[in-house]
Formats: sequence, C-alpha cells, structure tokens
Amino acid sequence: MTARAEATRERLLKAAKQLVMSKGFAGMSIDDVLKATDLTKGAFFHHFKSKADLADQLMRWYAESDMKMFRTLLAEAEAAHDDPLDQLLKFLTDFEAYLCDPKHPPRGCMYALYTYEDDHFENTVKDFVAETLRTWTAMYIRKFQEVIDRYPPARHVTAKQLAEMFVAVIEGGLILERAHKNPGMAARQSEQFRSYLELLFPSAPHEKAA
Amino acid sequence: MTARAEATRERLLKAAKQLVMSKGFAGMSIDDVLKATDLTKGAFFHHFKSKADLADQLMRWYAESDMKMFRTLLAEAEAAHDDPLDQLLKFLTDFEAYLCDPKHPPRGCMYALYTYEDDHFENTVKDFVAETLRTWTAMYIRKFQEVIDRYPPARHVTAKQLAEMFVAVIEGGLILERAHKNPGMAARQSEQFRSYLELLFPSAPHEKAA
DNA sequence: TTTAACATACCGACTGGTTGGTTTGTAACA
DNA sequence: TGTTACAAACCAACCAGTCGGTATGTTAAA
Repeated sequence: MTARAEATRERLLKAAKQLVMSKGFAGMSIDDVLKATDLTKGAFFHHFKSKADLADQLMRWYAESDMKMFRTLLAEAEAAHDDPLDQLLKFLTDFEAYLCDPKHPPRGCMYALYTYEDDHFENTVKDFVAETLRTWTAMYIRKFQEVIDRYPPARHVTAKQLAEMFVAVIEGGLILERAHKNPGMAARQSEQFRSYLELLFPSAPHEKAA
Repeated sequence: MTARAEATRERLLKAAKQLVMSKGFAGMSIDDVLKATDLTKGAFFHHFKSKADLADQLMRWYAESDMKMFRTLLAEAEAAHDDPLDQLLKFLTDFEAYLCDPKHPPRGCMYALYTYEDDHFENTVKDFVAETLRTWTAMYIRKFQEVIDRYPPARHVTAKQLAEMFVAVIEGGLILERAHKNPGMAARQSEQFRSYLELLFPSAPHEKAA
C-alpha cells in the first residue's frame, strides 16, 4: 500500500467515523462517506470489500487509537508517581481534561454505538468490541488491585467492580453528554468516581496532601 | 380508536421496540415490523403517518411506561419508609431486582439508542428525549436533596451530581450488559452506587441497622 | 327494522428513489 | 508493462411511501 493509498484509506475511515457517530452505522450510507470525501465507489471498494468490512476495519482503527491514548495516559501517570492511587488519580484527572478538550468533539463512544446496533454486525466485530472492552477493563483492574493491596478500602470492594464502574460511568456520562448537548458531563462523572475512590481509600496519601 | 385498532397499534409498537433495540432505528425497516406482526403497509400507515412518526410515537410510548415504572418504584419506597435515605436505598434495591428480572429481557435503554442515532430524528424527538431524561433526573434530585438536608455528606456533593451519576451508572451498565451479553451488570453498577452513598452518608440509619 | 350513508381498519400491488455492490475503464507509478 | 489506485457507469434489491380497493363496523333516516 502506497502512502497515497494509505492517506485515502484514512480519509475514508475518518469521514466514516464522523458519520457513524452522528447517524449510526446503519443510518450511514456508503454514498454519504463518498460525498464527505469527494471519492467514488471505486475508491471505497478498493479499500473495503463491503460495508461490513468497513464496520470491522473502522472499529479496529478506532480501538487502536483509543487504546493507545489510554495506555499513554496511564504510562504518564505511572511515570509521575510511585503510589498506585496517586497514579490512578492522576490518570483520572488527565482523562477528564481529555474529555473536556474541545479539540476532540466527535463526542461519544463507538463501542457503545456498535453495541446498540448489534444485529447489523458480524460476530467477529461484536466479539472484538467485547474483547476490547475487556482489555480496557483489565488495565484498570490491575491498577485498582495494586491500590486495594496497599490500602484497606473502607468498604469491601473488588478491583473488578471498581474497574467496571469506571467504564460504566464514562459510557453513561457520554450518553448524557449527547442527549443534553452538554459537553463535560462525562468528565463530571469521572469526578464523582474519584470522590468515591477517596472515600474508599481514606488512609491513602492524597488526604495528607490535601 | 376502537379496541381492535388500539391492539393493532400496540402490536406494531411492541414489535418496533424489539426490532429497534436490536438493530437500531435506521437499521429497522418498516417491512421488518410488518413481518414481525403479520400486518401490511396499509395497517402501518393507518396508524403512523411516516417512519419518523413511528420514531416519535414509539419514544413517547416507551417513555410513558418507563416513567410509570420509576414512579411506582419510588412511590412504594416512599410508602415503606419515612427516612429519605431508606426510601432511596429501597428504591435502588427494588430497581436492581427489576434489572435482574429475566422477564424484561429487551435489555438496553431506548434513550441511549436514540441518542446515538441523533441525526435521524427530528428535533421534537431529540428534545423529548432530553426532556424525559431531565424529568427522570429531577425525580432523583429531589430525593437526594432531602437526604443531603438531613444527613451531612462525608464529602461535598450536590443532589444534582448524585442524580446524574446514578443515571450515568445505569446507562453505562446497560451498555456493558449488551456488549458482554452479561445480564446483571447494570444492577451491579447500582450496587456500587449504593456503596458510594453509604460512604457519603455514614451517620444515616442504615449503618445502625447493619 | 331495514337499509343507505359513511367512517374506520386494514390489504397488497405499485412507484420512484436509494442502497450496497459490480464492472469496465484509465491514469499514474513501479 | 504490469500493477496499483482510483473513476464512472451500471445493476438488482430494497427502501419508504402511495393508492385503489375491501371488509367491518357505526349512525341514522325511512
């Protein structure tokens, strides 16, 4: 694949992402993508063998950049602090900043979107979404486990419960954000989640810093 | 409208609800609905003047039964306890039971679904969804305010923040439930939320009962 | 009480536009 | 010169929506 071809592919994916985010996958036609990119059927079917293939590649493309972002944020947080809870809290605040950054306005989560259009996707795609969410959750589980191991939580709670709650809170926040056209709602959910964490781990250093 | 006509209308709405929940609105064709109901175009367009009109009526129909359920659960909780926090906690556990009840398997939330298909709906529909979510949230705000007024929260928190977090947590839980085909994940989110509440309001009677 | 007049509730063939997808052609590059 | 990367015309299937028709009431005048 030449550089020019790769650029064309990205143009298609980028336009498709935007369209999918606002109309859903079934609601977006291939012609929509072509109109948005000034390309033609020939170009589209050169890069994707079908619309279902676009769904697949789009999700993988999205997940890749998404996971990269999370891994970067987490790596930065781990570099900045020794304490696992400090790392986690920095990760959360950094993520909140990302959520509020108007530079990333295609608001919403494509996993959620695919999940709500279930029937249109092949099992391979659905499994990939589930798998990606699992990987994402697993990342947090590890970190939460470190925190729990070091600090006794004020109530019994498992790392998995906290990890899943964080994912849920963000997904839900993004829905509210869209429904109310009110950017920042997802970030505010993350804040509340941090508040929960601080109550759960009162003996941790963040209290002393305050 | 005769009883028979009303029955037909409900058949159409019910089938549409199920189909929308699994394929999204754009992904569902009118023919899909007709196949599911063994009715014809004539019947459909007698009851709905267009597919957009179906979207509108379907959402209103859904919201009505949805709100009725919530109001009932809340009224029962208020009848069972005097203390606002006890009422809230009972409401949450009852709601969790509802979420886990296999009798309600069209899992997911239609507000979320519509929200992720934005562009296909008229503003009246989108506004209605936002308005319904606001009403829903307002119900919780009132209750949380009563709790906050009576018990000093362990951390500064507003009723609105808690109300929105609960909605977010449920919406997010439903997404996870769908993605992982794991019923009960939404209920588990509600449990975690309760755990947060119990940390926030440690002076409340639920601790003494335990 | 019959029956004519009308309304409601539904049927199903049909239409024009849109859909995802194919095929053929061509320009540029390797 | 062969292959890649795209263009453009094309197609069958499907889409939402229309329309002429029928069957089943309901009302009310004769």
